[in-house]
Amino acid sequence: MEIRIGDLAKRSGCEVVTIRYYEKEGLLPKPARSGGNFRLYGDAHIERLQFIRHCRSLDMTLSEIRALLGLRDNPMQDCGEVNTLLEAHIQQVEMRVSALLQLKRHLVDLREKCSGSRSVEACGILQGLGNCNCHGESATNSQTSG
Amino acid sequence: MEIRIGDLAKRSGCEVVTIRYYEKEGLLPKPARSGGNFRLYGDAHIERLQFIRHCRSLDMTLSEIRALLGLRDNPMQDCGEVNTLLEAHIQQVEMRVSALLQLKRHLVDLREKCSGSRSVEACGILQGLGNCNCHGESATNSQTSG
DNA sequence: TAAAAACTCTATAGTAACTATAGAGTCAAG
DNA sequence: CTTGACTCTATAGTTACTATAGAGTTTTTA
Repeated sequence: MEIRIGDLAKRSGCEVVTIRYYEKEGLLPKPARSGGNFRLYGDAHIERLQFIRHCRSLDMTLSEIRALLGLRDNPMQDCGEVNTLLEAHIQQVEMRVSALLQLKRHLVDLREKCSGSRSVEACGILQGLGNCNCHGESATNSQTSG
Repeated sequence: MEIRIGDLAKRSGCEVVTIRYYEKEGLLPKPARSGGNFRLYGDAHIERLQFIRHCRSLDMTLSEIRALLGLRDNPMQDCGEVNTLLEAHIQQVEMRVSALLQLKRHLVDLREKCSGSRSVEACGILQGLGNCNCHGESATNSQTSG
C-alpha cells in the first residue's frame, strides 16, 4: 500500500514542500514513482520521516539527524555514538537556555529604566540601549547548534 | 574626525561586511565618502551602530531594531511604544526559554532509554526517536521572534 | 463525458542575519 | 616605486524551511 506525498504530509504533520526538501537534502531516499510521475511512499519512508520529524521537534539540526540516520541504518554501529550525539545536543540546549536566561535578566534590567515619562527624549530604555558599557560582550548570540 | 569602516568595525565589535549589510538594510544611513570612495563615519554613525549592536546582543531582530530606531529618531514619539516593544520581546524570550526547558526534559527522558547495550539494534534512544507517541506536538519549534 | 477542481511536479527565488569570495581600486608602509 | 593592507561592489552561500510560477496528472462534479 503506497501513498502519495499529500497523504504522507498529512500523516507526518510535515509540509509537502518540506518532504521534497528532505529528499533533496538526502535525508529521505528517492521514492518509487507512479506512471504519472507522482511519488509513492511505503512504510519505510513513513517511518523514516516520522523519525526525522521527531528529531526536528527536539530541535536537532539536519546535520545531527543525518548522523543519527546513519547509525540507524547501520545496525553494526556502536550504540554509544547515539548517546554521544544526544548528550552533545542536550548540552547545546542547556547552553542556549542559560544564554537566554541571562539575556532576559538584561532585558528586565533595561525595562526598569523606564522612568514613566512620556517623551522618547527622556526614555531610559533607549538611553540604556545606546549605552554600551552595561553588559558589553557577556550576552551571546550563540544558537542551539550549528 | 571621521573614520573608515575597518576602524568602525574594531570600535563596534561588528564585522565590516555586517556594517555594509546594515547600511543595505537601511539600519544605517549612507555615510559620506572619501575621494577614493571609502566610507567615512562620524560620531552619529558610531553611536547608531553601537545601539544596533546592543540590541542584537539582546537577541532583537532587525525588524524590532528598526522600530526602536524609528522611535529614537523621532523625539516627539510616545515613549510607551518603546516599553511595549521591549515587553513583547521579553515575552518572546520567556516563551523560548520555556520551550527549550520542555525540550530538554524530553531529551533527558530519551537519554534514560539508553539500556547500556552496545548494539544500535537494541538502542533505546533510536527506538524512542522512531516512536512518535511519546510527546507528539507539544514540543514546539517556535523561535524568539519572527 | 467534459469541465473544473484538486493534487503533483520541477525550478527558482525568498526569508532572516549574516558570511565568504572574486576581482578591481585605493592607501599606507617599506 | 612596489608591496601589503584596506576598501569597494556584486554575487553566492549558510540553515531550514517557504512561496510561487507554469505545466502535467488525477479526482470530483455537473
